[in-house]
Amino acid sequence: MTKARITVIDIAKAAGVSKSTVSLVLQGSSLVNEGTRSKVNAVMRELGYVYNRGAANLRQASAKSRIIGVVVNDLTNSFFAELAVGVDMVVQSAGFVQFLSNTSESIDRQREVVASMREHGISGLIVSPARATDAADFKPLVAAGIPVVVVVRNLPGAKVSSVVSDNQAGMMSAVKHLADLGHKRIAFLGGFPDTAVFDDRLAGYRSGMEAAGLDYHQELVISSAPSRAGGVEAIGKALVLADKPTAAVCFNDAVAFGVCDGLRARRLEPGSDFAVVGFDDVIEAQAAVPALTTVSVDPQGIGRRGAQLLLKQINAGKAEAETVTTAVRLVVRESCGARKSVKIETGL
Amino acid sequence: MTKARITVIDIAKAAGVSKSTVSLVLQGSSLVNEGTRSKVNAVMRELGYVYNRGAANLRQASAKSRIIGVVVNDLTNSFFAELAVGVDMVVQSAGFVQFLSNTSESIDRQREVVASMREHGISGLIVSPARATDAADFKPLVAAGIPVVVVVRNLPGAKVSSVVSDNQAGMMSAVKHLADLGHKRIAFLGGFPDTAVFDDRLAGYRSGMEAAGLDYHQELVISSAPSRAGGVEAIGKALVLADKPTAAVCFNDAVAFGVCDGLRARRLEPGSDFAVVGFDDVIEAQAAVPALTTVSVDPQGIGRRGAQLLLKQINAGKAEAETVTTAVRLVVRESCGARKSVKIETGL
DNA sequence: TGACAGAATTGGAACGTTCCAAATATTTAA
DNA sequence: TTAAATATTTGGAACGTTCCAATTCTGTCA
Repeated sequence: MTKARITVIDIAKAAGVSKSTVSLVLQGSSLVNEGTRSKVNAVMRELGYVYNRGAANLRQASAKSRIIGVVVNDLTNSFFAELAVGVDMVVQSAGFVQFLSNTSESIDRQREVVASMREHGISGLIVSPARATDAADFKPLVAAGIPVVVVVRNLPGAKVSSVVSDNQAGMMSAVKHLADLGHKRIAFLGGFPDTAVFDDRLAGYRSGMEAAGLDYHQELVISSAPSRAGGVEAIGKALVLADKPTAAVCFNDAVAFGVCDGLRARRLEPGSDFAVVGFDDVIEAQAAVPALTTVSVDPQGIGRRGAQLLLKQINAGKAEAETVTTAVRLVVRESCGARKSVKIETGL
Repeated sequence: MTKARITVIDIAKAAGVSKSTVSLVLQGSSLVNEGTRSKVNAVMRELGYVYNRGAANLRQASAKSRIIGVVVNDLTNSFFAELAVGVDMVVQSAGFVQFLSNTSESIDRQREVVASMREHGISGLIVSPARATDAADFKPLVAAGIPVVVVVRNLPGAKVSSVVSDNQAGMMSAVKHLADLGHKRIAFLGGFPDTAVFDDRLAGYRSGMEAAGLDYHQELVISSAPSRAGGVEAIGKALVLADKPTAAVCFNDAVAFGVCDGLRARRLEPGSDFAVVGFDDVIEAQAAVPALTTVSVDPQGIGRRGAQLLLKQINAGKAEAETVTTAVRLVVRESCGARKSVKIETGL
């Protein structure tokens, strides 16, 4: 319909002021007279003016673009969807807008999207790095003064801020719970040993065993893909051991589901015949049968926390690398054998 | 570290050419000599040049910003997360980047984020509109030549393109399936009557009943919130009818789960005592007990389709409003009583 | 009345790119 | 060898904003 774009010059002309004044109004400056301000605003509304942030960014520092980039490795996983929602909440109410991209664990894709975001002048970046991401990958960003916050998986060696859940404490409480139920041989199943998260959770497992006065046996730690299939595989290996475990803490919920599948395939009922504890508390954990006992990590909270941290750094202008670990809590359901009642949860 | 930003002028200087030439290289123009091109590229790499899209957009039409906006009403719902992933896939491989925002069904928030996206110069918008969105809300966008594609929920009256699933056919097949199993009194439960999706699904229900030679009874259509709680409420009303239904098609899976809850609370087992069919095939549908028979809609496909349609319009420069409905298929599981075997699904 | 302070406004020069028309280099054809 | 044709390169003028320094208005006070 309307041919040309309406610019601040058009507004200035129509309102009978200079473009500088219009700009001042746009920025909410206190220098401009109240009467002028309202007239300009009226004209803007009337003409349907839309602010051109691109042009503004050209003059201002990129810190003012009010775009923050978010890259996650798997948005189909509700864990990350929740995380993105958390980020969106705080980012949105601070008047920022988020670029959201999905890497599907592809490190190349990650590089691409980060480069693309940079071209668009993001003010900051929140990233859950794809596996095997090089700590140096974000060097150029921080060198250019763009704050980076790593979430969920930390990147040892990179001097960027991070928000991770307390993997160690979570695993410890899971082990303690199983030990309290009388289990002596508790396995640690699933996960790739080349990730920081794995290390943390494993460390928690070891401390938990020690705290409970149980021996640590190398053969009870069985790594595998952190997926449902990986869980099936891991429990398979665990059950051919000479001295079989009677319970397992799993790298994450997906593995735990796989472990349950594997148990059933061998006519063992998860919960009564073998105790299983997951990690993450994904949305399906509650509805599964048996409902999964797991360590709840509140991804939305991580997202919010990460966004807050990032905004703080953007506003501060300088980015001190800072690490925050968010609390987790064990949610006892049925798969550990502690409760057998099936209660119907209604409502949302 | 590096003080100033590297611009095409710096590159030009260092490569001994003019900025115009550098610009040509940037755009991959065939006008520039091969030798020059590679030298310029080398210098760019060496100096760590990053393209400033904002500046470029200032000169070019906004259609070239290569940003597409995506707004969904509930990203926590895996349905929409999948949808976003579908969009991201095609958008990313076309060299675009996506703004993703969540409205939580708030119409104000939706207005805000759309305005914000517009200020950032998006080339197009994909939106799953919040409930009660006014068809006129996107008028300014299309007037400004920005293509808009509405997904999942259509917006009757708005002259924009849309990608919706074939709600009517899906509901028809659900009803047919129940009728084939011998059910005569089939209820339609849940959903708000003020939405286009509700109308479509209800229409499908009526046609399905008619096609099966069954009478349509007003009292068997019970609307409620499209949530689990709404499902509990709806089945409650259905079971106090003088002539009770023996089966129900539900507005969506959430309602269906609620219906199952409500049945159990009355000591009725979904599947054997009362047949329940959902709609959407959310991720939990498969893992639930009993596994939910439902109409599968492939949200990722809708996302992909919507993105393709949008890109087509962006490239064409002109946006013909076009409606595409994507196929759905009935997935028979256990909640309809057709199968009773519990099979263990392993792997992914 | 004039001088002065403060409030409000304003014209240009940036910002980093693309585009245009024009200039220059290189080939080809005669 | 030169004109014409083709291939390559190039200065400026945009684009829509913000910022700076400077200007014009208001009063106020002596």
